[in-house]
Amino acid sequence: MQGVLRDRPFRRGGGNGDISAVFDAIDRKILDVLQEDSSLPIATVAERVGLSSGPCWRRIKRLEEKGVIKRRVAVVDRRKLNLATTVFIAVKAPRHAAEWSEAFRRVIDGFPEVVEAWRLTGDIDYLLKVVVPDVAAYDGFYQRLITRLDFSNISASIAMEEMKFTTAMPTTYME
Amino acid sequence: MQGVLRDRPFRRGGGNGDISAVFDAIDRKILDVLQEDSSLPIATVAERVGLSSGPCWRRIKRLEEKGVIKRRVAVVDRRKLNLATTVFIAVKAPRHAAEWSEAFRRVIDGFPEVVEAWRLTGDIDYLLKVVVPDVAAYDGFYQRLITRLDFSNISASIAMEEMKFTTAMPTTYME
DNA sequence: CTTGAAATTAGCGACGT
DNA sequence: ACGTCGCTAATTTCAAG
Repeated sequence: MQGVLRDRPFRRGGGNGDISAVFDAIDRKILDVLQEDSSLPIATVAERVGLSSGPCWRRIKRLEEKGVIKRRVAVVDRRKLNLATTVFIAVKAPRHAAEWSEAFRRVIDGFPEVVEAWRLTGDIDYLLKVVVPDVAAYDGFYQRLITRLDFSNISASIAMEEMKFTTAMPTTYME
Repeated sequence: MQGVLRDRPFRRGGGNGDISAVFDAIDRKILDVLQEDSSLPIATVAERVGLSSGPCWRRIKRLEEKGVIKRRVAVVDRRKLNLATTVFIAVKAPRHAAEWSEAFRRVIDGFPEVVEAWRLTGDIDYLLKVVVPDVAAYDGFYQRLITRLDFSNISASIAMEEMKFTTAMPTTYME
């Protein structure tokens, strides 16, 4: 007898290239907790998900082995690192050739200020997220960027306010 | 005598509302390591930055106390959580009133699919980053969103490829 | 799954340089 | 400031129910 709610398990895999594995509501809760704070001792995690340490530890290990948990990282305060300014950059490629795309990838990999880069559908080709101290530093970054590669168009939007930001992915769609 | 390179320290604070604090090249290196992998034992971190465990531990503690390190989190594999699709949504507000903005904030806080929300300069007012299983699920999200609030315009771009993604902020601008 | 306990390892603090 | 040493506390593994 135990008060833990249990709903039907979720089997991933088949068409998506994922290893077949079953995760239930407890696994989801573990992920919720660990995505908020991975420094908690296992006993605390276990308590929060309604388990004792042993099985909880085993589940966490399994989530790591299956690659569901990829890594543990420290999250820093951007402002304290002198990175108060976030800029989103819409990029249009001068030509749609694999050669340009690969060069682009190499260039952005070389810039630690570029924390994200996405290839998108629609009228813009790529979206970059860039962190810099201020607008002056952004201009410096921009100058260095256009020196290293040619672009058809670049338009920047400065972030005025971070209304929401989380590294935690929802676990609601596992089922 | 020890082989650790040492350059001049960096003092933050003054105009920016930050607590005055000095960080040097070793602190930066600690942050670089911990932003990549915070599960490393302190002895390993110490070795990588050219320090022994004691002082290294002290520096990490100080970085946490100063709020430079905000938290430790687990990073999960989006695809393994059935979140293969990332969508960027450009939002135009129907009116520029604090009341709408606050309602907007409350609404997006209630959606775990919205992992980021930024208020921007330029022709679009807000940019959302949303993670969902697929385009069908995005449409479901979209329907629920427009039920909860009125918008002047919403245009979505689906991410076709994640070219770069990192939670690690550059430490190069601390000095 | 549980509890409990043993072995190992990491975290932490005091003191000396 | 760093380094060493030793105590404390946590993690990890295993056994039995």
